Amino acid sequence: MRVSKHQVAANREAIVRAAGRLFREKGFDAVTVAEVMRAAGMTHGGFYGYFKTKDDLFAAAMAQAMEEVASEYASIAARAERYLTPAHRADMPGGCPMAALAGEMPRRSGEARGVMTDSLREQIDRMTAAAQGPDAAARRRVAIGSWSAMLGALILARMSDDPELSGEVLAETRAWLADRDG
Amino acid sequence: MRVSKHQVAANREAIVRAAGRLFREKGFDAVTVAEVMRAAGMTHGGFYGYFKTKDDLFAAAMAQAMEEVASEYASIAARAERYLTPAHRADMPGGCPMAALAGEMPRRSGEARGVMTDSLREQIDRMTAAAQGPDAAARRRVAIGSWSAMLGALILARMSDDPELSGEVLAETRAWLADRDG
DNA sequence: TGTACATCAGTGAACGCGCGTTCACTGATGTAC
DNA sequence: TGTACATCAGTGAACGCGCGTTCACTGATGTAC
Repeated sequence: MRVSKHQVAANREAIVRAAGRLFREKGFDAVTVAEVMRAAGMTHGGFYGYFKTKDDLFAAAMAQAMEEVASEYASIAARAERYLTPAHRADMPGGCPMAALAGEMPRRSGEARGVMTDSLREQIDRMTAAAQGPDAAARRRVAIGSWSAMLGALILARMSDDPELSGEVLAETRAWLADRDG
Repeated sequence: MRVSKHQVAANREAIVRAAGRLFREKGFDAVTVAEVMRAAGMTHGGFYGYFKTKDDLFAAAMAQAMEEVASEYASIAARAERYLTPAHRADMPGGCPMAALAGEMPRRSGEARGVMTDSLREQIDRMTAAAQGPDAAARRRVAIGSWSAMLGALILARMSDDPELSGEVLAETRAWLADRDG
């Protein structure tokens, strides 16, 4: 049955949002088109009216998800304070898409990888603006190193099946970054 | 046809090594049992004489691969000097298994995750020994932060489809760590 | 504003494919004498 | 040391399953008059 234009727009957004959460939670391969459509309240057949392929959906979902989690902060330490938390570690579906999926990108060619690369550029620019340092190059260096450390720490904390070690990685990286953000 | 005991041992090692390289290159889901066995010089049916499941193989391959890449170094800066290079970025199949697969671990329960957690503990201990700092706790903090930064930077450098940005992430994180390793 | 019809979003069965795993078989190895 | 037979590592066909994608159909929406 045909559906109103307003409903079409709402359905498209529901698909992209559901996909964004599922991909972050399970990775590209483990998510099925049928599962995404079910989560969006439809059946799988309708999918190809919205996207050409599952890869297409992935790119759209990554763009939406990166926008969704963008945030403001005044310093590197403040950013780390919110990024490196047990709450963020536990929230794969709603957390940072780059931490959840950067590892899959080298194996996914095309549009999604370009989306993530653009996001990385934006992250670095934003953190450079919040960084301390004698000149622009020094601030950019701090931003790149700090962002690498945050992303790496979150990935390692999620990888570890020992809660104590996992918590230590988050807390110590947070403290280490704060030490250097004087 | 039956095969000598020596050949059995050699075949097992060939399977584990081939799997270690393929998993690092393509991730768990994208590697097939048949592909691993072909790379090891056999047909797929024989696989289940060596391993109970594909997951079992994954755990064995991770343990072997982590051992294979373990190395000695005198300082954090020296470690970063060898870890954050274009050559390492290009060598997914032979490079650091944690950088290649940490992102998949939260979705893989069981043995492989335990293997990787043990490896993380070892990495931190080894880097703590090479770190500078007034006391043990400070050196451990440096080790955790530095290892997070190295792993994160390599993952981001591989994610980026812009060679210039990718190279900058490697070089600047390396320099940033060296700055702090005085 | 009301009616008649063309459009097209969503449904669900179906297709082709490749996967992990099983299994009957083969023939070289290892062992008992 | 040589022979006869039991063992078992590897083969390749087959199984069951779930995936991405296609397609004929349906019926509500949008439009022309």
